[in-house]
Amino acid sequence: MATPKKKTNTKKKSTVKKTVKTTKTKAVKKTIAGKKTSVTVKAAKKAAPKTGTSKTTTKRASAKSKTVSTKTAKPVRDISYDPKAIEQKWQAKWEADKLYRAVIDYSKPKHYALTMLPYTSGDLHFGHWYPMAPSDARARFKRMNGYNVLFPIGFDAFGLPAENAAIKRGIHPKEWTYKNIENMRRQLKSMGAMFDWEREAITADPEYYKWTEWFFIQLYKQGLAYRKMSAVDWCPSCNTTLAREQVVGENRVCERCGTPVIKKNLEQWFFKTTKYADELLNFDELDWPERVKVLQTNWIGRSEGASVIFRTEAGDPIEIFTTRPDTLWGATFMVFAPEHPLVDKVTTPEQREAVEAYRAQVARESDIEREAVDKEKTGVFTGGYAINPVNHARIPIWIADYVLMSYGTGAIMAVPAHDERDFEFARKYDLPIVQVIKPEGESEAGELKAAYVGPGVMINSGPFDGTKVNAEKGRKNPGISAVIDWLEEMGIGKEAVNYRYRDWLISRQRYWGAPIPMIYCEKDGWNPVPEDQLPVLLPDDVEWKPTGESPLKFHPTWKNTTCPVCGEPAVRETDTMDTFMCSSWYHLRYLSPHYDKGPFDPVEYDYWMPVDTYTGGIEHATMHLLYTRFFHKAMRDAGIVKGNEPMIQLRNQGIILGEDNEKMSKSRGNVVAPDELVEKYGTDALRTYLMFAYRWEEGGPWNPQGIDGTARWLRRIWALFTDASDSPASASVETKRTLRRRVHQTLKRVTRDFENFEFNTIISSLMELLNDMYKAREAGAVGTPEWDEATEIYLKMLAPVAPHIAEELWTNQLGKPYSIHQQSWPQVDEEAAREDMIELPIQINGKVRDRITVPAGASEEEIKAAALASEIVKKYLDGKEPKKVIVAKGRLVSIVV
RNA sequence: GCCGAAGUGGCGGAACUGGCAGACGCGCACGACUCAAAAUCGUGUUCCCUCCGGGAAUGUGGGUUCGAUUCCCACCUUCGGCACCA
Repeated sequence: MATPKKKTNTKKKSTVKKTVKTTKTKAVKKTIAGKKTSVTVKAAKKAAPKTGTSKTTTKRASAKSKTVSTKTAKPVRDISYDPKAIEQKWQAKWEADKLYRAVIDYSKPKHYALTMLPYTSGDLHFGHWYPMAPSDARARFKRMNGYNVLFPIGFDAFGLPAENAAIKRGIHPKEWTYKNIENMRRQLKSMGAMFDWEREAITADPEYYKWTEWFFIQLYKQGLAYRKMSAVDWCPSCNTTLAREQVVGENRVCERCGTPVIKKNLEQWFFKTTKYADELLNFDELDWPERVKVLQTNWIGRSEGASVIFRTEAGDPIEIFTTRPDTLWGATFMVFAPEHPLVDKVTTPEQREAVEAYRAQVARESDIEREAVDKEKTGVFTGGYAINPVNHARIPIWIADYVLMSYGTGAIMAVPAHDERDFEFARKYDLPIVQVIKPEGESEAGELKAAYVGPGVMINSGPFDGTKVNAEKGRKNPGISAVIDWLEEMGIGKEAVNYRYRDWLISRQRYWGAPIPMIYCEKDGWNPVPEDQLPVLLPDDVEWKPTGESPLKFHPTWKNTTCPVCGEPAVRETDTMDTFMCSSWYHLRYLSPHYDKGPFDPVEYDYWMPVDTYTGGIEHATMHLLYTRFFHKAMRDAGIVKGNEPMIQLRNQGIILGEDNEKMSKSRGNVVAPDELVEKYGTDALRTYLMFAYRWEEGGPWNPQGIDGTARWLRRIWALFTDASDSPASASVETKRTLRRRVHQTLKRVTRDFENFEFNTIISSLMELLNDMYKAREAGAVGTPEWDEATEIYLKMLAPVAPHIAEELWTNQLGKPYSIHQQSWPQVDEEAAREDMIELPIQINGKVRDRITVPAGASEEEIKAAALASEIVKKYLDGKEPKKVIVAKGRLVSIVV
């Protein structure tokens, strides 16, 4: 570049340029070039001199003078940056060189960076780029920091969409899936990520699902897989059962297709996730977002209380769970769920007809109707009575739809005085209400207007009258604790914990999934397929039912086999596993995707596990992220894996919405196709834009114009590095010092932000530094050692975010040794980063009135003296002594007048 | 109803120890270059006033403090999750 522009960016107030206006320090005025003297427009406007400095530098005048100088400057112009060519070239070379192959290296610390594997729906969209590209940048950062980084990728390939496509278009799910994988692989490669493709795993490959089946058998052997008849959620559109986690929203719809689910009584396979409920509530070893921990905690829904045995008049025990054993003396009736097994037995002949009618009515109601909170409670008296074990009161037994068979024991003691639902019910059916907790300090209460649920003193409670009860739950509440002790002593109840969490229903009545490797024999019942016969392969020759019913069930021969125990003819389970089972262990298959002596090579396991950083969407908080933790703990207890947790650090990105601020979907037509953007702007621009435009954990609506900003930035980088500058190495000492300071300050910030997943500020710091480097170049910094250091550090910081342009400029422009991605992350030179002069604002009565510039090491006294010497301060003081002067070192001076 | 997160210019966002609010970028306006456009470069861009200067402002109202986007209290709004959970 022939003529450096004689201009200063007057807009910026960044630390490189300090325009100081006090009389005392007026001379201290710096730009990165160290020799600019013009009063800048903004400064003139903002902090206009009070000291008689000429006001002739008006906006117009200064703008004009700049205009003149611009004419002599050649604008930065570049046409040679061709992202497409550069990106394709380097991607091919990196692949040929196996630059991202991750192999065990005991001389280095390992870092397992994992990003959630994509489902093989056909197209890689923004939902994939947004988590993956920044995760890749961070993995690259870790690698440059000396870690041996594993950043694998694979495909979640089983599941319904493939089967639906098969039904709709007559393509075999396998064909549809593997065609999609091919396309997605190409798209993923266009991202330029450091994926180690030799570790790719596909969950629908027999060499993969063989081990998914094997894991099922291990769970079975551990007693954690069982078959049970129960009322399960069924999606009529997907034609399959669903796990409770897969039923979402207040309309209780299928997580995948949005169809309201119905209940069906079916015998299905479950995993005993509840066995680990307590351990899953422990997040001590995890660096996970608070949000996710709260979601999982609420999902598991632990409540502490007591289990108490009531009895029917015939002596049958009725177990109930209560969080308020302190209110046992106020139980004036009992309520059973209509499906409760004792209903038949306690119902009297006179009430039988009413009870049967009510049960029939409830059975007709959908779950949504039945569980609507605002619905008025209904119920029917059974005619039977129970005995309250604490006071031997004879209380009526009702059935009502507000008691659910699926929670607790399906029976409750009703304490209308201290439970809102029971109160409402008692009022409606005119049942007695007995108050047993009185708010402290109040006299004996009159008639209750509403249930009292606060703390107080126990009354009408026999031996416990006068006992104080606070608002705490469980044993933490001394009143409740005393009652529990007494219940245990009397042998009528005990401390108990109840969970909202349910066992994981894993049976799916579908074809495209890993077969459940179980065999049923009339004589020997259910037994696992012998492990040496795995995998149970899916048959290819199947016929699709338009109804969506599993073709496995109708296959003429597939299910026929022999019993592994007696050798007689037997049948296979025709259900397949929930695909969440496949994804519960994919991070283990990446370790050795072709290993055939087990699900993973233990040598690889010992080196790489656990996953150090896991990135993906928060929508999996109570599904995949909970399943995989359960899976790991169960396999730990089976002696197959080690440690308590599979993924130590978790970070969730937000969601990119469409331009219309709605979720991207084909039907809305607001889907942004990454392929087109890569074509138009290049991968580097797209990657950096995704990092720059949002707080990564928040996401937000897509702004089609925003990407121009990062594309422009990359072009400006290109221009700075490729324009031959003929300016001599003429920079002043101050310019060079300032350049180094800015480089090392930026490095410090960028390093910190990478560690913290704060990608947007990484890019903005790099943009700022580029602006400073342009100024330094104008001031003749090119050719100096400081400039060379700046360019080298700049490209190294750029390498993780924009790997292609960084490589091109590094290798071909600077002529440094290939590859930049194998270089070490630069070290911060703290001395260089240190400011030697700092500008301090002076506040008078809380408002900034002036600024002074002092040496960074100035003492409090010196700063105070300098501040009080300011003309402006003197004006405000008006000859008086300041009431108070506060010097916040390195921050500001605050004067109270 | 319960649990959680978030409210900052026209927009995305920054301010990481309680210390200069609005960095960086988008958009927009004006100017340069161009036959023209694009690209590029430059300047400006929170709001208000009497435009010299000053005032107000980080969802709202209070509080602590020399000083609050940051801490405390109350409330409002938006988003996410759970929801008759005994």
